[in-house]
This record gives sequence, C-alpha cells and structure tokens, in this order.
Amino acid sequence: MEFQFGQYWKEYSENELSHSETHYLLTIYSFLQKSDQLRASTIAKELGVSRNAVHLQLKKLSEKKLVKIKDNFISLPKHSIVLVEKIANKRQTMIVLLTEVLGLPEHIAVTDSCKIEHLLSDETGESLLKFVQFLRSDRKVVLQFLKEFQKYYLQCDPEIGCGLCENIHSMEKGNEDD
Amino acid sequence: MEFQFGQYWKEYSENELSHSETHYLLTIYSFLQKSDQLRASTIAKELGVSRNAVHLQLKKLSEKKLVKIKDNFISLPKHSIVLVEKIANKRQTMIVLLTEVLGLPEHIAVTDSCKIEHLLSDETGESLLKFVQFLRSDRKVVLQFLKEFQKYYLQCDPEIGCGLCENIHSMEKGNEDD
DNA sequence: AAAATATGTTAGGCATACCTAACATAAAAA
DNA sequence: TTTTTATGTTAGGTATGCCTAACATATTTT
Repeated sequence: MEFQFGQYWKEYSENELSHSETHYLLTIYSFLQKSDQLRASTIAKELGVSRNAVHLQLKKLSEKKLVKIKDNFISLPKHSIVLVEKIANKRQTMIVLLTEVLGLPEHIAVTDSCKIEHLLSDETGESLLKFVQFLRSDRKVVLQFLKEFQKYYLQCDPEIGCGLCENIHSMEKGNEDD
Repeated sequence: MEFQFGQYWKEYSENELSHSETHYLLTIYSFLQKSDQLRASTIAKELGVSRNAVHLQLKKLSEKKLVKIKDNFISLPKHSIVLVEKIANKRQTMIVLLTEVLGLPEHIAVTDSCKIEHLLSDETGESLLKFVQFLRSDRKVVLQFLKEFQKYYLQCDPEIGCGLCENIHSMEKGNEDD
C-alpha cells in the first residue's frame, strides 16, 4: 500500500449520525410524508426492533434536537429534514448507479446503498449525483459510452471472477441486434 | 419513498467483518508485505489504539481463524489474505473513482473509501472495478465522455450546492484551450 | 546480573444499541 | 363500566470495541 491509511479509519466513528440513527430518521421522514400522526410503536414495527429500543433511540435523538416529540407524536425539525434528504439522495444516487449503470440486481444495490448512505461525505454525494444525472441524460456521448462499457463488461476477466456476467448477458439479449 | 427500506438496514450488522476488524486485517496485511516480524504493539501504534485493545481484537480474530499468532508474531492464513485483498481492491476502486473520475480531493476520497470498503458486496466491488478499469482505458468514447462530463460538471446546479466546483475549475484551467 | 524498557495480559469502566421481562398508562372493544 | 389491547417506560442483560490502570513477562541496555 502506497498510502498511509492507519489513521483514516478512525473518522468512521466521527459521523454526524450512526447507522441506527440514520435509519430511524429516514423511517420517520418516510412516514411523515404519508401522515403526521406518527408514534414510536409504528417505527418499532417498521424497523423490526422492540418498542423500548425505539423509545431510547428517540429520547437520544430528541436530546440531540433531531426529532420533536409532543403528546407521543413524532415530528422532524427543519434542519433534520435537510439532513435526512441529503442522506436519502446519497442512497438513491448509489442505487441508480448500481442498478442502472452497472446492472446489479436491486436487492444488492439497495442493501449496499443502505449500508453506506450515511457514511458518504456531502462532497462525494454531490459529485456522484452529478455523475449519475449525467449518465442518465440522453447525450449521444453517454449512450455510446454505456454501449461500449456493456461490451467491455461482457469480456469476463477471470482475475476478478464473473458472478455478475449472467445478468449482463440477459440484459444484453434485447439489444443484440443493433 | 417508493421502496420499502425498513428491513434492509439490518443487514448492516451481518457483515463478515466489522469496521474495526477490517482495519486490523488491512494493517496486518500491509505490514506483512514489508516484514514477517509483526507484533501486536506495532499495530497499536499504527492504528492509534491501546495495546490491550489490539490484544483483545487479535484474540477474537484468531478465534475466527482470520489471523495466526505464534510466539507473539502475527501472520495471515491464505483465506484471510484473499478476504483482505478483496477489501483493499474495493477501497482502491472507490478511491480511483472519486479522485480520477469525479475529481474529489484525496483526503475526502480516502476517508469515504475507508468507511465503506468493507460494506460493499463482492458483486458491487467487481462491477465497480470493471467500470473504473473501463473509465481508465484510453478508448475514444471514454475520453469524449469524460470531457463532456467535466463540461456538464461545471454548470453548477444551485439545487445541489456547489462546494466542489472550484476544484473542477482549477482542474479545467490546463485544458481550456483545446 | 541488575535496571530499564518494551511488550503482553487482565480487570474494571464507558458508550452504543439491541434484547426480554415487567410494569404503567392510555385507548378501544366488550 | 370493565376488560382487553396498544403504547410508553424502566430495569437488567448481552455484545462490540474502545479506554485507563495495574500487573506479568520478555527483551534490551547499562
């Protein structure tokens, strides 16, 4: 390794939100778009954890001013919504990159994206978003690039294995004639 | 959100390696390439943690057969090396994508990559590697694509902020005349 | 060989984040 | 109204992964 990674890994624990907190906030955000009558037990069901786990996490989040609780109903302050939307964008960007550009199955794309969404910096999130937006545009140079990439992609390199080529093969079947 | 994410987040804790374990193994791997006389205290210095933290983590890793310890010297079994090299590849792939393709500063690229390296599935790792290899090739279609992307990138979208455009601007200065 | 340093090990503590079990209170159904 | 169910809360426990402090064993240096 040409680079000194020794200290970089410590920044892992210096994130604004933990993985757990992230998913509480994303879940709250998601429910609040459907209804403004959200209580702790609903979150417990959605996340598959116990009510007391939710209770304790909500207590912590409201101490951090990331959620508001009034008469057992949960809401999000504005700065919290900004935070959540940033993370949701990172997740969505990653999902699109992995499924639409790389052709990975949805389950893998979503699982991986859910794991890393809160760990990506805003800078990386913004850059990736721009990149994915560009890749989604119908520019001629993008379409040519993607077509050429899929061709390259099919030449399975034994060095890195080829568990995913079948997906690409089946994706390609439709376009084989052009 | 059009997708049910509720249960996906739980897979976070079902990874083969924790973030901590990952960096112990990567550090061990890195040191063993220089010398085969590696002891716990060296790792403590490199990772900036106490000797007993290393001791306990190594105990756990050797119970999981991921490291071998003989006369206080540490080595890695073959299957462990395979595992480590996979993760190192994922990290390197992400770093290249973020720096070379998206033009992010090295510090951000390395920090983000160190955070997510062990969370990406092998499928995602392999796909991303292929993608980055392709982006690094000197195909005409790739060069055109990258040039066009950088042009697009400069049109700062106020919706997603523009903290990173200055980097791109300075990168572009050299190529402005072609 | 004796003193000093380096390294390994154990014990007790802290924070995160979950669990089950028990209990309290509020809301809905009998 | 009384019972049942839903919801909130507290207590005690588990696992990870770090810490400091203390102690034990090597390994050097003097």
